[in-house]
Amino acid sequence: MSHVVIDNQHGLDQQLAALDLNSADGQGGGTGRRYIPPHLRNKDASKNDAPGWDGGRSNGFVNGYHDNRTNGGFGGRGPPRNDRGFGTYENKDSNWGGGQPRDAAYSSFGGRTDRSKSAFFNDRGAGSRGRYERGGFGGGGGNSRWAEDAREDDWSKPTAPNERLERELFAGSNTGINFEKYDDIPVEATGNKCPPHIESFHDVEMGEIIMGNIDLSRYTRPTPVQKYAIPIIKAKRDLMACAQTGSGKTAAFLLPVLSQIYTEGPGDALQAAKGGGQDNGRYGRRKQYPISLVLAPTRELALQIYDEARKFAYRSHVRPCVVYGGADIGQQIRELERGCHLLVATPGRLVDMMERGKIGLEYCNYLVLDEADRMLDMGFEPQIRRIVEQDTMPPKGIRHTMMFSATFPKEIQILARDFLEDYIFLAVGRVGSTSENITQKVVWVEEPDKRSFLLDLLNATGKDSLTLVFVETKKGADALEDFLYCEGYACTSIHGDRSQRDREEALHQFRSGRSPILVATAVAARGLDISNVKHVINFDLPSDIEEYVHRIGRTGRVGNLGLATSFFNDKNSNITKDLLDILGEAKQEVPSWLESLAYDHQHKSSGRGRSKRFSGGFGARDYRQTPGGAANFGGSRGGRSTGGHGGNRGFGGGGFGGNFYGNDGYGGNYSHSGSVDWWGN
DNA sequence: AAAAAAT
Repeated sequence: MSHVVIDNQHGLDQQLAALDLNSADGQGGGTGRRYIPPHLRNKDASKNDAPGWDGGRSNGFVNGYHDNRTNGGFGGRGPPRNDRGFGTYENKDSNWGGGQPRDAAYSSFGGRTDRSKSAFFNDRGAGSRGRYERGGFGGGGGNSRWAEDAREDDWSKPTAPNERLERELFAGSNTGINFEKYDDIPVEATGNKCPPHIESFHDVEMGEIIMGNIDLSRYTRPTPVQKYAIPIIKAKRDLMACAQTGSGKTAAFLLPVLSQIYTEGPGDALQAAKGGGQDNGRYGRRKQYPISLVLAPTRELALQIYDEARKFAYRSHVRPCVVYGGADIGQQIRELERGCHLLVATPGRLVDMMERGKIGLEYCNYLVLDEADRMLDMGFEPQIRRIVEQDTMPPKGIRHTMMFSATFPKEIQILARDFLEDYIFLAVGRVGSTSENITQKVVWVEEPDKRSFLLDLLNATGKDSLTLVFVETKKGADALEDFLYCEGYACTSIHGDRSQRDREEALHQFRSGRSPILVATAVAARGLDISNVKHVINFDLPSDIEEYVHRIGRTGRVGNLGLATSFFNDKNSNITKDLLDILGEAKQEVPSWLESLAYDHQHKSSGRGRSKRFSGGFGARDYRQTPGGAANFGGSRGGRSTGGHGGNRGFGGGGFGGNFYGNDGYGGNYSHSGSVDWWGN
């Protein structure tokens, strides 16, 4: 984090080059900084004149950070990044992902440099069938299928390769997590006749297409959640999995679901889609009948799942689509009309599509609810029930349903009871906090000092590092972005008041390193997989520890080291104890002031935070205090015996013995968060 | 005293 001098030398050239560009577009490379509204920014990505080198801040910030003020420059974030020192990986081939940094870790990954070929595709498709087909792999990764359906009914055979598409799909961000680090994440499976877990992708038959794409994705071995979920889904069992994003759960359901679609073919959905006498919707256009539906809470997450789906649908007959709000619906409809077998959607837009007669769920045999708890938190339950229960979707027991959720509160238990049939329950240990990849720091910073502190942190951060700064409010995000921008940092922001286009652009700018600082609200906390985030800064701490865990989980991914710094002051007393627990679990250094604060907080009679929580039901935080209950399940990993009970396990019909809470390995992670409402709404 | 999501 402090290799500065030489890099800066290099950065300076780029800075100068960037300044030229700057003056060309009239935005001024000098000291005069004109205000440019957020949506017009980062077109040039190079506001690096005198970035915060004022040297005037000396807050005595130590805490393990180097005071590298000379590294103030986020110099030259111009597009072609070839200044990254990423180990053996050299971004020589510009086709490989527009400056997407590759982690050095890749090179240790079996030394596979020829990434564009898969041992699993023998490519006879191209040879024996000729090249007549699928000349135009559409942008959606799909095939122009309609002409070939008649003769192409074997969905288990790979279609012809397409080098350009292959590069596009597999060169970009890496979401594969294949690291031994994750092996000690505990997984517990419960339910009737649970299929045994696998240790390798080869332990279960997923077919040539899937194996080829696993190979192209450079997944070497399954993550813990994949080891368990894949055989369960392959065995056509319904699944309720408590797992955080970052555990590899997207692939955990996409791989087996797609594999089965390839094996079984389109079935009746094909005829329906061709309009075989079916209702074609009130607009008369071709209605689509997806075989699989994935629901996700946020637009960005939906997009991300879609991108994964495109990878695993490569060289198959399956055409993935995505629909979400905030984007042009006409274009989404046109995409749908080109064929849609796997649909990723946010609930509102999907309902809209259904009401327009664009989507029929009659043949939807696979239903996935991702981040189910979050969807309920966001008030999507009516839409979800509308989609699943009040339309044409096959009933439970016929369709195959998988639910994923970070927590397992009562509302989710009820949803599971209503949507799932004889399901397997999977509890996967928390990734973020148990990961010792992430160094967690908590520093006391008074509100007015936060900005200056932030600049110190940014200045101490390597210039190739991506830094994600979380704030609590949308207004706060705008204000902080403006501030950083005026201080000369290349930054952008993402929050719910920005247009969808801007959100996606911001994410892109950040991912690509053009804007190495992203100021974000909770919208970016969960699910987003941005590789190479080196530093997460909680400029404002959240009031909810789950949110904290999600946020810091944005760094330290794919086996990299990450740093999470949180600004703490009086306003954050509500999170004191939980934060302390998390730090303890992850074997992090705990500041003594935090410890004594937690002690004070707990021993204050009728502490207000506590009573509030109790009024909200059993909270995640309360599992140690709540009385009575079922026995713990499994062993306590950390050896700490809490003996607590999270309560609210009363989901009907499940009857799994044991308690998923109050166990160190699961640290109350699955317990009912009680929808504690700090805002009094 | 909040964020997110269909228009």
